[in-house]
Amino acid sequence: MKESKKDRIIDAAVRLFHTQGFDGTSVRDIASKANVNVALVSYHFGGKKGLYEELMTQFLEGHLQIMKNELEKTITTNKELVLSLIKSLLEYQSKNHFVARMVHREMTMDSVLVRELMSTYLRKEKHDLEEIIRTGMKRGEFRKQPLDFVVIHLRTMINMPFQSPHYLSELYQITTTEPYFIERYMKHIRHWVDLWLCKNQSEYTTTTTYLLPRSIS
Amino acid sequence: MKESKKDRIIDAAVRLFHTQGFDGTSVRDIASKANVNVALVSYHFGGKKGLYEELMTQFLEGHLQIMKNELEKTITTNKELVLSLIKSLLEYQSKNHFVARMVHREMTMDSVLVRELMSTYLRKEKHDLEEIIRTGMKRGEFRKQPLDFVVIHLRTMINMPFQSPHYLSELYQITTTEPYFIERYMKHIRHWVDLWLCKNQSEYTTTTTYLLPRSIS
Amino acid sequence: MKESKKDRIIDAAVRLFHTQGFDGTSVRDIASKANVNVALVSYHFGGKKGLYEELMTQFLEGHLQIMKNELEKTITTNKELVLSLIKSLLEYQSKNHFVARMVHREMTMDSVLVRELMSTYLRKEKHDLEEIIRTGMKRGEFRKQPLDFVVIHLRTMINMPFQSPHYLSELYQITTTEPYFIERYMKHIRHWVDLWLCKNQSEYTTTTTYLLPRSIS
Amino acid sequence: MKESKKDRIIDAAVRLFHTQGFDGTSVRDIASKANVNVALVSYHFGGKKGLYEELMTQFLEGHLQIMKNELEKTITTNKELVLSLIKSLLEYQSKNHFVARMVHREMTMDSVLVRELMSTYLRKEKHDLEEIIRTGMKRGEFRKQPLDFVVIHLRTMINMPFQSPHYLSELYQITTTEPYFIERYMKHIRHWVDLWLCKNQSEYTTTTTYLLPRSIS
DNA sequence: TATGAATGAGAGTTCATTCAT
DNA sequence: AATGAATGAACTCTCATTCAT
Repeated sequence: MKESKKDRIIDAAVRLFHTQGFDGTSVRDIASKANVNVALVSYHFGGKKGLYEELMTQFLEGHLQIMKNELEKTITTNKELVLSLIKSLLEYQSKNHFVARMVHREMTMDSVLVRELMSTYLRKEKHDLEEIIRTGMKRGEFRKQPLDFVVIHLRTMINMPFQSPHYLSELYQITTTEPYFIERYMKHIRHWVDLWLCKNQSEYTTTTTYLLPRSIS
Repeated sequence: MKESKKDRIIDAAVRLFHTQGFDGTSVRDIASKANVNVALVSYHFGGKKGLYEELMTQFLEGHLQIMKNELEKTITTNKELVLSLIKSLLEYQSKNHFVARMVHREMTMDSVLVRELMSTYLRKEKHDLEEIIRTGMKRGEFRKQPLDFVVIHLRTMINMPFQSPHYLSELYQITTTEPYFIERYMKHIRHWVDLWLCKNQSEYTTTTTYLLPRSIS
Repeated sequence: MKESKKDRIIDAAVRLFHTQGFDGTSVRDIASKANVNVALVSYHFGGKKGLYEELMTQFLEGHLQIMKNELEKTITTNKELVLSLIKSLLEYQSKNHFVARMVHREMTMDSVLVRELMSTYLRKEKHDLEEIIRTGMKRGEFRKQPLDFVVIHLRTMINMPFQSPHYLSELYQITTTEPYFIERYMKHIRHWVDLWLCKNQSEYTTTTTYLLPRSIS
Repeated sequence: MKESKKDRIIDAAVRLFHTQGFDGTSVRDIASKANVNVALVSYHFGGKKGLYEELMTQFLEGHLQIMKNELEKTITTNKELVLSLIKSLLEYQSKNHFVARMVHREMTMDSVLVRELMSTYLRKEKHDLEEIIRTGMKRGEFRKQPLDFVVIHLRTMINMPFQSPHYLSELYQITTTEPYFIERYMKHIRHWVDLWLCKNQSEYTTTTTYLLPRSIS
């Protein structure tokens, strides 16, 4: 069975929004890339804005769902919980990296939509992250630190690869979509969690200054 | 002496680009906010795009200049150098936070302009950052770690407040422009440098979980 | 059935281009004369230039078609062929005199478009005209003369009424569109062909110095 | 002494108007080609239109002056008069071929300016031409023919090279400005005058079918 | 005489959306 | 569900001209 026209629109839109932004993408661009009639966008999604918002909310709902699933796991330590959560969120964003990038960029705008999404989705995310950290501190697993910057730092670590993928690929030839990227990045994350969140001393087991040989040249 | 019309255009443009993005801002918006004739934008800057690029390159050149100045300082340790550099870059971005945000957002786009700016400015920045870290490692000041992710992490720490200012203000009521923000953030940075870059153990002196009382509520 | 909006645009454009030239005619002029929305010009013709070129090529293709039809006729003498060809081309231009004038004027410009049309259409026309004249000379029907200027002269005779219609109407009250104009002009042409192309001596049968009495005043 | 700025403007304008037409040429084009300030056009000529009209009237006044001079010559025959007149007008147009072309094209427009120039200059020209022909007919030098088309034909012969120079150069490699063009064209004209205007039989002395060997290929 | 800044008008084109089919 | 035609609004940019200097 062929992909439905509605899906074709979504695929085209995701790619174009991700590359050129919302205002930089025209409905005709989308329609012609999806090889469908222009009017179909309005028909199926109630307009360009509706399509855009649908993409955003779908992504953010999936994001929250991931967090919910992780939090419901029975886990031994909060450190394990954090690491598992980070990994899952990285994988989710990697799988939907076009939309991820689109969402991260949109979140830097000052619009009604953004404020709504902030309240609806990111407030919940923030709450969950705080809860994990706070509990870890109480249990003595995590170092006592000001909660706000810790959460922000944590969130930054999770999103960074998808917020600046162009920087990574252009200057370091790191593509966030290649199979082993998450594995590599998790190594860095694990180290960071050990040193920064927890009280433990930890060292990289490898002695190379670059993880990837080719980047050395 | 009154502000020239050219400057008025720049001021208006910075604010509008920062809020709505390039494509979301019309030349008429800028002209009417600056209270000048629409045609003046084309006259002085050769069009909307020319104005935009001028803002970007001016900012990035200032950015590189800051780095150059810092690197020429005679400093005792590389740790001091890194901290001083971070502080200066934070102050620079804070002073030009509208443009900073604009630049960071643009850098997530896939455009010819971005690739040019990457090669021209960010490559230089990357080179300098790598040099500092590498030297610090050689001297035994910094922990041996893969260079690529360390630099990226460092850069992320420097830019984060201006890359996601909306998140900070909306969810944590942290405004990056308030007088004491840099001081607060530098506390976090210093701690991070101690633990993460250097081998030292270091603890926050305060025991509060939030730096800012009002954020607790 | 009413005239389609596309056709209304064409009609309006032909009249306006003919009167004011390409650059002197605005898309809004055309649209308002055709009583359609401005955007329709871009929609149907891909812009003002596209509309213009379509008009030109349509006319020139018709022109070539006329010549092709004439050349395929079985004719007794080359003189008959020339006369029949001239008459058909005059009638074609008379029927499309607005476009004809537009094309003749455009052909005096130095543009890429003109050079393309020259190579594509006029080169073919030139070849056919040369062929007719050359064959007539070989057969002894036509006087031996330098081919280049003869062809140019012939072509000038065919186009003159539509290249300077304003001069004719303003100074001689001759309108190229009135029913009997071609008949009158062909009388002149026939005489010219006899004397100039062929070796025959020929006299006007009429003794009046003006063909049209009213022009005498 | 260097060329004055006013003259530089005229030179630039002539070239640009000739190439792109009035509406296709902007004041900024002219100013930048002449390497002067834009405002100078308005200052010296009272605007673009004023400059244009000055060029036109200057040319047409020179044209009339040529005719006046020729008519005042004491000449033996009207045939000699016609030939001398044609030659002088060809030389005048050749010397000012940019303006000539500009004027011929403008004369195909429907504008107030054109109607004014028609009444002012071309009416006089028409009158003179008619006078010459009519007198020649009375004297029995010229064949009796309808006066209107004869004058129109004569005028067409005089202007043709400058009305369709692009056709000549593009398809026949004939440049109207090359030194011997007028000589060559006058040969054609003389033949035409003999056969067409006068009653004489006349043959080309040369037997080549092309005047210019290179055009044969 | 000459200029750079500035302007209002209008240029061509693209926009997202609507509607009859 | 899908489409081509059509629209009004808005877009960026260029236009010829003016004006203070």
